[in-house]
Amino acid sequence: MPELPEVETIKNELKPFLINKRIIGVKLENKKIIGYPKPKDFLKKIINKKILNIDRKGKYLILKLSENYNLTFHLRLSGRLIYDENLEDKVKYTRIKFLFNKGTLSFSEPRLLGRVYLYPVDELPKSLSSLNNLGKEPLMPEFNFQYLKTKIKNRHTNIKSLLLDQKIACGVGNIYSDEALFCAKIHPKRKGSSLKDEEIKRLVKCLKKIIKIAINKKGTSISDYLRPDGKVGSFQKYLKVFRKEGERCIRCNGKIRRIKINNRSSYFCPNCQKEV
DNA sequence: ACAATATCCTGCGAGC
DNA sequence: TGCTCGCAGGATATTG
Repeated sequence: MPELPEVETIKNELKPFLINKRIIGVKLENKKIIGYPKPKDFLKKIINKKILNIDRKGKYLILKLSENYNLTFHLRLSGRLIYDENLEDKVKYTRIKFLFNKGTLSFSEPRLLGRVYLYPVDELPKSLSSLNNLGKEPLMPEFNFQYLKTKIKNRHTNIKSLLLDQKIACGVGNIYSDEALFCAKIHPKRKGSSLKDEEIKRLVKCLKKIIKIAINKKGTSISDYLRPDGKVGSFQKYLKVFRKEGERCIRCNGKIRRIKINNRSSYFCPNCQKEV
């Protein structure tokens, strides 16, 4: 599932191919993929816009277009953006395809939960209002002990869910929250308010460390994620707990467990990460 | 404001 | 081989 390191990789690797390309055509295969505006308007307004730059905000990828428009993608669980310099029609589950003078960009999304949005930069659609309410990203200097403590100290919810909250740890998803909690030796079910200062400090450090390495390794290709050229990332080689139920903990040889927290899988070592 | 739960969506792997 | 069943999970809506 694409989280911050995956979307960052996609941004970095698409950039050299997309900058200054003009969108001369669009092939819409499934209307559901368009989050805003209505498909008809989307197709009309996108034509002849030029890609000037690419940004990332949390898990959102934002193409800065000419005439002050943004083309924003969210890949959700299984979305992929594949760039092809030739014009071959080989990307499976392509829901929308952008055509340039040379090359194409395919938005593939088997589960159809991902979305693409087109809007003037100063007219953010309601369906994207969350873009204005994102918290700090782990790699920002402002993401420090004080910041995280303020966000979680009065929260009765478990720390795993708090880490997945984009208003708290923007860009973090299921993989990196589990890995960070393991690194910091914190049980995923611990209440936010129960964390000691030292634990919050460790968690901040671990999040920064893991996200940084994951970006260097070009993301985690464990389920659907691929880079824009179709290659895999390599952080899956460095996972310590995620999707390792029943395997041995590298720190204490304990048996890694999987539990459900708010209906999502959470992997941890019961011996290193105590609940009390 | 917070917390817990339901919903979206379809491919895929497990089990028989 | 072919069928059914339930899982995967980010963000948002809904309910309490």
